[in-house]
Amino acid sequence: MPSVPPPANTAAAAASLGAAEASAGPAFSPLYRQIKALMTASLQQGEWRPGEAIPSETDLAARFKVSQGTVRKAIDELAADNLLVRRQGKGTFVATHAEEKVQFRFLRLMPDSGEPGGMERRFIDCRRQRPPPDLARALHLRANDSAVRVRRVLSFRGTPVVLDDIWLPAALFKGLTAERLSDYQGPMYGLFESEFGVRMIRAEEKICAVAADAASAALLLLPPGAALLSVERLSMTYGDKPVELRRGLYNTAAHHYRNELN
Amino acid sequence: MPSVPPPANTAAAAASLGAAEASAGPAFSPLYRQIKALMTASLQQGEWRPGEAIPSETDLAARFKVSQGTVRKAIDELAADNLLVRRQGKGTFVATHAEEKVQFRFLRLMPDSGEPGGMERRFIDCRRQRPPPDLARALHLRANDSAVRVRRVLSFRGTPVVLDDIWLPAALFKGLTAERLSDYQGPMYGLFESEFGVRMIRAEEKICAVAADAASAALLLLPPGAALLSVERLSMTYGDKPVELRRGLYNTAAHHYRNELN
DNA sequence: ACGCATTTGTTCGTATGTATT
DNA sequence: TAATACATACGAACAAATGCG
Repeated sequence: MPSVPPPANTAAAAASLGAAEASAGPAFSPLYRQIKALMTASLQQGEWRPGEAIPSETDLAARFKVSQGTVRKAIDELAADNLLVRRQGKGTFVATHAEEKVQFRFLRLMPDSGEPGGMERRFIDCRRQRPPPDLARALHLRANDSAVRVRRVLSFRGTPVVLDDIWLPAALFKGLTAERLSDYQGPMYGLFESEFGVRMIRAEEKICAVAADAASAALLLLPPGAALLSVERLSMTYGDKPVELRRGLYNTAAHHYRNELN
Repeated sequence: MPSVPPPANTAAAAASLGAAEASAGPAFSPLYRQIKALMTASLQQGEWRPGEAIPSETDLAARFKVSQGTVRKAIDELAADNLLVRRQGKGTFVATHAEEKVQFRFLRLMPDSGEPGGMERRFIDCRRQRPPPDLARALHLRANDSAVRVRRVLSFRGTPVVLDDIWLPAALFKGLTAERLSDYQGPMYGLFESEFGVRMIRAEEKICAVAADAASAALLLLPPGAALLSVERLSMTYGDKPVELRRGLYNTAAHHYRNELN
């Protein structure tokens, strides 16, 4: 009978690490979740950049002094959170908004018939501006912080469909100009990610039906009072820190907002 | 050197089961996914009923002749799909729409301020009716199949907010009456599940902004032409079979449709 | 074209921890 | 307290996909 190998040693490590439960903390965190937190920190600090491959599971296991299976479970959750993308035989990669597939995650407006297809962008303006109090609060800005306001129209085959009014903390987006926005090909979040190091992780949307005011109606080539979809989006980066507040007005005459309930 | 124990035997089982790849099938399915399919069948056939506990992981492993870890991975995915709910120390249970927490999954309308709170229901009518061609097609109904049409108003503190127009395949909902709907306390999907054995698994929604027509405006106590949110929902049961088409008109003056983008 | 190394994916087994009854 | 069930953690082996020489 082969001598049974001694029991795993890492239970002790889990206990000691998990023992940061003294005060009113989250009590206890399993080892794989602690590894997940360490890896999230590496992502946040830019040790692993969008699009790049992270170290292999074996390497990470050695680095963190845990088994490969524990690293695997941490990566599983990060992949479920859309922070990482696994590719069999190639490695695990940091998710990026520059990819084709990822765009549908934040782009929910679909034509009633036909393929999603890209829309033409036209930037109306992009300027530094003091945000109204409610916006400042939503973005966790302090009294004197200013914001960058971007307004744009998206058109589908020549017809304007979306009017976006986007507010960003100026401190994070220094040097953002209409020209830079126009020059960049690809999704805006790709630009934010590569040029400003701000990665959108998650967002919450509040959707209402509203009547178009005169200004919006003019930009969307609609009669004033037309029914529009109002989509207010608060986007968060690592640590659930809000970094974008966007108010979109959608003409849903030939498009709809698509949602999946699971 | 201890003699290494022989390799696991179940790889062979996986290969033989997975060998159902002869024709143009999905080629290959890992063992845990085959187990998942078997378990889904047990759910669909009613062997395990909503709210009940399924057998323990150990029992299932014995039943399917696989390791406990493989069963666990199958359950993990079924739990991620919201078909099962795990409860440590108690067991794994079949998800049910009768539970408190589950309701928020299909109920996305929130008051702009205050708690979600329940709304009062009033059923306008419930009758057997021939569906228009487009509805029939969406519900996969044949030429002569009829449908049950339910219309209702949901009110929040006395103010009507939602006007629902719901179409169901008559064959699946024999004996559904306005009285039965009124008598049942709790969510409608709970009634469908317990009384008709139809469990909603997943849904797709298309959201638009529309102007209220005269009839809808009257029921929602609004002026004609008011902007309303139109939410068209197609709900699916096991096997992605469509079993409900619902058109809702929401007054978003004091409410909004909430969505999370992950 | 073939094989090899690397990396993730699957499966098993075992031991131990935590929660519930 | 004991029994049961899910949760965590380790290790080992093989499969499948990829890329390189």
